[in-house]
Amino acid sequence: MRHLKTLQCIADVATSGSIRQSAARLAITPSALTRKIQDFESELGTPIFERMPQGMRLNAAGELVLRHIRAQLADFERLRSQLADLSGVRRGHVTIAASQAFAHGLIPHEIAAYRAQHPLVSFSVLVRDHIHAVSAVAGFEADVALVIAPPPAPEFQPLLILHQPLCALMSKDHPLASARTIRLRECLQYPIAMPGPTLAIRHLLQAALVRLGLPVHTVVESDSFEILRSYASGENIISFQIRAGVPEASGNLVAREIDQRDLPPTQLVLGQLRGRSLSVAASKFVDQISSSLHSRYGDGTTG
Amino acid sequence: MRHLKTLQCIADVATSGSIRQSAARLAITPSALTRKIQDFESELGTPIFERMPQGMRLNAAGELVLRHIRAQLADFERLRSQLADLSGVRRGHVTIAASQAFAHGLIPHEIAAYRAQHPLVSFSVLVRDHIHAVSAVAGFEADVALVIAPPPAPEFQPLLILHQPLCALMSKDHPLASARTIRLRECLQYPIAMPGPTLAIRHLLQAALVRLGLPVHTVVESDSFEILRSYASGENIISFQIRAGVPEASGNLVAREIDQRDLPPTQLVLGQLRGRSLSVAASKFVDQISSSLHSRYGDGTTG
DNA sequence: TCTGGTGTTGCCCCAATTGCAACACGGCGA
DNA sequence: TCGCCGTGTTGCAATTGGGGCAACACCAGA
Repeated sequence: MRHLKTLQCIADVATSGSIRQSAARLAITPSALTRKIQDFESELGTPIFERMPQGMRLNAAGELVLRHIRAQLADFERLRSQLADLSGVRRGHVTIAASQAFAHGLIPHEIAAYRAQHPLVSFSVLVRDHIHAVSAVAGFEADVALVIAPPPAPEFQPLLILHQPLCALMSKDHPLASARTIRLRECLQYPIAMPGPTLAIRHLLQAALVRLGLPVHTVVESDSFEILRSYASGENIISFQIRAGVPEASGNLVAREIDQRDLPPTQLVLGQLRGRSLSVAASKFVDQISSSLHSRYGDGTTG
Repeated sequence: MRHLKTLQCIADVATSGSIRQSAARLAITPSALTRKIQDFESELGTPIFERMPQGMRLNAAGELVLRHIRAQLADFERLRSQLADLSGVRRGHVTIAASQAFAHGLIPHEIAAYRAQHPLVSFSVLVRDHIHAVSAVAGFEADVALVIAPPPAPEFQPLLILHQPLCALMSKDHPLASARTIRLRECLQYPIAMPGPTLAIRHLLQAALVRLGLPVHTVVESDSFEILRSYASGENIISFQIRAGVPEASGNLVAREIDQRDLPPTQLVLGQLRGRSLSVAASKFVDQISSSLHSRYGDGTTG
C-alpha cells in the first residue's frame, strides 16, 4: 500500500537496526531509505532514530512512533479483512503467538480446520514463551496469543481461560501407563526428561518438586518438546506436558494426568491486546479455537 | 503529513459529497482529486464511492474505509500529542462535542482554564444534541462528548456521570426567586420560555408535564439557550436549564432548583469512544473537567 | 433542447523520489 | 598508527509519480 510504505520502512529499520540491511530486504537503495527516514523525521519535527556507528536505534520518541506504526498497519489489515468479508470471501492474515506446547498438535490442527473453510486466510505462528507471547501481542506483532500461565498484564485481555491438568508423557508400555491418574511421586521413581527453564511448565513442576521435597532423576533437559517427546516414547523415561498440548495421535505415546493434589490445574489462556479490535479473519479464528477447546476440555470461562 | 494526505482527501470528499467542492477546499484541481481516489480504490481492489450525477457517495465498503481513516487520523493526532509531551510541552488538538447547554458557561470556562496552562493546545467545540454528540464520538469526529441524558450506546464509554437537578431560570426580581427550591406547578403559573424539541431537557420537561397533567403557557419556544435566557432575564418569564449549564455570573438571572419530586435528576455524562485511547492533551482535559465538575457539583461516579 | 452541474480522461510539465557513486565517520585488527 | 570494513549520508542525474489545463461524457432540470 502506497501510503503505508514509509511506515513499513521505518518499522523494518527499527527491527533490523540497519539501513543497509533493511534496504536490501525492501529492494531499494540505502540512500532512498535514509532520505525517507529523514523526511519523516523532519515532518514530525523530532528525530526518531539515534545514529550509532553500529547502526540505527530508536530513541524514546521512536518507540512511540513504532508502536503507532504497528497499530496502523494492523488496523489496515483489519480493514482489508472487513472489506473482503463484505464481498463474501473471508481473506486476511492472522498472526498467533503460542507456547511451544501447542506448536505440534493443537495449532496446526486448528489452522488446517480453519483454512479448509477459508483458504484465502493465511497464518503466521510465532512460538514464544509466555512472557514474549504477551509482549508480542502488546507490540502489535501478533493478533492473539495462546499461552500457559501468562504473566499478569493489564493490556492482555483474556478471551478464553481453561484450567488444565499437567500430564505425564510416557510410552504406552510404561508401568505407569495403566493408571488413570498418577501421583507426582510415582513419576519420580523413573528417569525424567525435564522441560527446559524457558518452558512455562518447568516452573510449575519446579515449584511442586520443591514443595514436596522430592528428588528428581533428570536424564535429559530440553527446551524442545520434540526432544522430550522422543525420549518419553523411546525409553521408560517420563516427560510432562499440559493436557491440551498432548498430540491426539501420538504413536506409542500416552498421557496420564498428574493428581491435582500434587499439581494444581494450570491456566491456559487465549488472549488479545485489550481495546484492540481484531480483523474478521482473526476474530473468527478465535471463535473457532475457543469453541474447539471448550468442547474438548470444558471448564472454559470467557472473560 | 504526507502519507495521510490521500486519506484526508477521501475523508473530505466523503463528507462534502463533491469532488469539485473538496478540490477547491484542498486547493488542488478536481482531476488530481479524482485520480487520487481512483488510485486508492485500485490499490484497495474495491470502489469505495458511488458516482451519482449529483456527486460522490460512499458505498458500504467506503463507510468502513471512512471509519478507518478517521481512526488513523485521530491516532496520529494522539501520537503527535504524546511526542510533544515527551519534550515537556503539551501540544495537540482536542475536539469536544457538547450539548448546547454548556456552550455558554462551562465549556469556554474550562477551555480557558486549560489553555492558561497549556497554550499550545487548541480546541474545537461541536455543539450537538445528545444523539449527534454520541455519534460524533463514535465516528471519530470528536474526542469526547459532554451531554445530557445520552442515549444508551455500547460504544459510548462514560468517564464521568453526574446527576443534576433541572433549574428554573428567572429574573432575580421574580416572585419565585426568593424560594430555595420550587415546584414545577409554581413555575407554570407564569409564562414559559420553552426549550425547543432538539434540546434534551425539553423531553424531560415534556414527560413531567404530561405526567402531572399541568397546562403550560408557552410564550416563546427556541432551540437557543441564548434566546431563552434573554427572555427569562427580561420579563417575568421562566425558562429552564440543567444545573451545570447555568452561567456563573449571569446578570440579573437566577436559577432555582426544581423539586426532585417533580423532575428526577438528569444524567450529565462526559464520555469517549469505548476502547479508544485519547491524546495526552485530551486525556488531561478530561481529567480537569472531571475534577472541576466533581468538586463543584459532587455526586460524581466514574465508570 | 439547452444549460449548468457532476466526474473523468489525455496530454504536458514539474517536482518529488530513486539510484549510483563518492563521501565522512567510527570500530577493530594488524 | 594505519588500513580496512562497517555504518549512515550527500551530490548529481535519471526516473517516476502527481498535478494542472482543457476537453469530454453524462445526467437533471428548465
